Amino acid sequence: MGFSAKMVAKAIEDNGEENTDSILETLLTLSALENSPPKQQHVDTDDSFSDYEGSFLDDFSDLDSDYENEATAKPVSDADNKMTFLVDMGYSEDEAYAAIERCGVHSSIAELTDFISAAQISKAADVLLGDLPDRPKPKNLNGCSKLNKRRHYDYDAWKKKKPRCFEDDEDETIRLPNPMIGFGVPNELCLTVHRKIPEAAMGPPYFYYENVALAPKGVWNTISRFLYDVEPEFVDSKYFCAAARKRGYVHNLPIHSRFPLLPLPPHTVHEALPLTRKWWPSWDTRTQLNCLQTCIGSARLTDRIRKALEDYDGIRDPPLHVQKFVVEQCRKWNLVWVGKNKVAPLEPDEVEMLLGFPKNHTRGGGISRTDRYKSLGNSFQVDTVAYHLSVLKDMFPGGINLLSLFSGIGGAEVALHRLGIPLKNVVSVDISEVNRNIVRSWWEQTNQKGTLIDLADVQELDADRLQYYMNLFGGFDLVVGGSPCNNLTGSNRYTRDGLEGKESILFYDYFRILDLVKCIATKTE
DNA sequence: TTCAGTATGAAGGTCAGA
DNA sequence: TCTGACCTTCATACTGAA
Repeated sequence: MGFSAKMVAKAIEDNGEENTDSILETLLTLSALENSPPKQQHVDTDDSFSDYEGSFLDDFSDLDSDYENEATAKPVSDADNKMTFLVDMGYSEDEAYAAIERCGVHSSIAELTDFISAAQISKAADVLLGDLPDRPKPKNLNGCSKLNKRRHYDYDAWKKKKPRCFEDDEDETIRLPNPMIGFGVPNELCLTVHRKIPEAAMGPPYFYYENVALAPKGVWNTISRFLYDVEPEFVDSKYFCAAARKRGYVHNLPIHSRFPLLPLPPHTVHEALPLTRKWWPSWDTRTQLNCLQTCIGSARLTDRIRKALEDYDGIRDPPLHVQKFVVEQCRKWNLVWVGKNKVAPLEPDEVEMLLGFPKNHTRGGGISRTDRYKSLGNSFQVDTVAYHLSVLKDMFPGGINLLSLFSGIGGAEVALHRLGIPLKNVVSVDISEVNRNIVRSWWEQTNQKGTLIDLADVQELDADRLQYYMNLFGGFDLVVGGSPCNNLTGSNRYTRDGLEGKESILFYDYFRILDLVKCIATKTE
């Protein structure tokens, strides 16, 4: 492919012989740099590349001594370097500037290019939907609607705002609140919250995005920036049920006049699982469970715990080191006491109950026990989501048109149904056939009067298809989605790669689709 | 080949004490 | 304010039985 021997040697040294993908990526990047015009090459060689945290540029910041020498001669900012690099990749200066402004100067090149791609896709839809003549167009881009100010916030806002001069945004990292009660939860004292939603975020449609709160650093900054600078609301579902579930929600819903689902679910393990009370030792001080995940504790583990306790049967309490071991494992795997010296993982129907789903919601129809745990572990906590969505009840007394992305086992649908909000038309998208079957089955069992359309892949939802559904239904009132967290959650020991991870990168499809819906809605106003 | 069961840390937060 | 101990986490890869 025309790479120099030095370049190949450097790439192998940096990535190892086995990692062919990384080697190829490094070679392509190096090649792009080498083929840059002289002016840009000069800028690119600045050693401030080494400051690109998370950027693949790190890998070759010390590539060539010439680069290092030049670095001292001409100090250039990170932002300038990234601008130049993006321009070298073929993007316009406007696009590069907007991406850096919106994503932050410390965003990786991958994040910046994702942003630009998403914006380009959204602009392409404009072309399909009809261009309007009187709006200044960013260089190298096709038409952008002047009418559609909100939709093009990402490109327009940076022109209006006072330039931030690419200041260091390290201090702007979103912090998780303590207590994690968002803009308020039932029965918890909370100062009156006022929030101003950015103009670009205002509906229609309303949107509601969810993901794990404890994501790698910077992820929520990126999510918030893409979703029109709306401040995330971090809520732990332990304020709604007997199990913790720390999640971030970005939405443009009103936050006053919320109300909880009734009856209120039990808040402690003993209330939720009364049969465990009899066997629960005093030295296990848990009153609530940790996050309900996709895997459960093994039979071998519960057997080890039983044997460890049986060794001290004649004694009132086991020694402290045994207590510590047992409680540690119980916390880790959410084990509950089901007999003398006997702990066990939760049954799937118990998980359904804790998450606010109807009993047997995930049972039957060829679904294995393992799949039930997986689907449930990936779902919403219905009471929490319903509390946020409750403000829609008075707004849509005649029913709601819902676009549900990454809908899983239908947490949003169940929440709206339990709130008594009729589901007029629902387009539900989920890659898992198992999950689609669960939602379809629930839809039929609950005698829904509306229309359910289920799709497999969010990437199939293009402008044409969205336009078709919106014409058919008269638009969507609400766009809900919790994109995959696989690459964000701390439970993932192997591929916790952040928003650029194989699955979690689908967040950008949520943004793309939401932006398209806003665009089409504005056009048809 | 499929599928259920099992073993496998690290990142990033909280919190008490100096 | 800093430090260090402690706690929690929408999971993935491997193994063996069917």
